[in-house]
Amino acid sequence: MSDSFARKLLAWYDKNGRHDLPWHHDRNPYRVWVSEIMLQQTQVTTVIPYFEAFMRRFPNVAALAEAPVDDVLSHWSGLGYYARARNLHKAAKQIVSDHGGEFPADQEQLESLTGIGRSTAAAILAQAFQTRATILDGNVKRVLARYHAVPGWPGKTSVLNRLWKCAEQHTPEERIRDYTQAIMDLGAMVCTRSRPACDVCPLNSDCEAKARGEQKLYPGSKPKKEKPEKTTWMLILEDREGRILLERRPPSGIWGGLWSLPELDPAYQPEELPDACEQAYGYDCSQPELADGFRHTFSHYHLHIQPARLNVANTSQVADNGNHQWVYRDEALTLGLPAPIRTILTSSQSSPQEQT
DNA sequence: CACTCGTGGGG
DNA sequence: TCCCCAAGAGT
Repeated sequence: MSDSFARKLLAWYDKNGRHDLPWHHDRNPYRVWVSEIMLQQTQVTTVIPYFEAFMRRFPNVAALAEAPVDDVLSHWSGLGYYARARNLHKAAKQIVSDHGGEFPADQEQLESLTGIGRSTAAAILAQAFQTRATILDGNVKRVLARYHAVPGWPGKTSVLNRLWKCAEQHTPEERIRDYTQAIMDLGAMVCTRSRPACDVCPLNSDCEAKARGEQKLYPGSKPKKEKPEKTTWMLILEDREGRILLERRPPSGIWGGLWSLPELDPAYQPEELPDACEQAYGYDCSQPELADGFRHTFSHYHLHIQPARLNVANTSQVADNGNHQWVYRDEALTLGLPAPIRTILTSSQSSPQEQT
């Protein structure tokens, strides 16, 4: 069956699509894979410089598998969702050990690799192997929800399953690589979340939402929930030379695997800082100098971060548990420090830098 | 299934 | 300032 959906889409793509993104050149499975992981929940313009630096440092699967995980994490610093970096590294080792260093050209085997799900596996198949497979990312969800007027929030399983069926029905037999790129480009450039450019859309004559004048209703919006307010203490431990003590965070959870300021258990009440600090780190901190706290909004909660500046006389007091390390302030800025922590460090300096 | 992970951009 | 959300996947 010659679905006019794919035909019209491809004709539009040939003239108007994005053909010059960094991962479009030298399109091998490794480059497609890394780009797909980086692009998960992350915008193209953010990814581009990270992708290029990552490829210079880890040009192929073997290089990635051999590298220390810290090296991988530092190249991810600032991108967010750091589990992606740990999973990427783990999967590289799996590919070397279980697949002889070559990507499997098979949906099921790809999905068995850590960090590769249904949509990413399909993207690798379509773009690197030119094998028919169906993707469903945020762009495709939006295009299809409008085209077929699929009601409901795509985060809900029933809605998601409907969209997967739509996506599979439209997937053509020919030009699968171009089609996969085309439907994402349409979502990113024409069928945008706000103010879609329906007048230049190649599918506008068949779009159900457009026919009803209800583009704004699709896709259905997420049910809103109240974000809880959390409070935590982050300690700026400083020695006489101005070095700051950083702590390696556990591999899971927020900023997993990155170096950050030591954080007190959020269960401690702010009023109890000195006691809590002494329990956690075993030294006197009865007279901390408190900097101004600030509030940072995360996806699912608000976090009130309260920094406490402490001068530490003897570094061995706190650096002996294997999870702590002294680094210079300048080095700290180049490690895996996420935005709120960078803010704390820079705001504690006399000359703010690295702020744009 | 609901929840978690992050950072930057747009309305 | 505050909200939603973006080339999703793991738990």
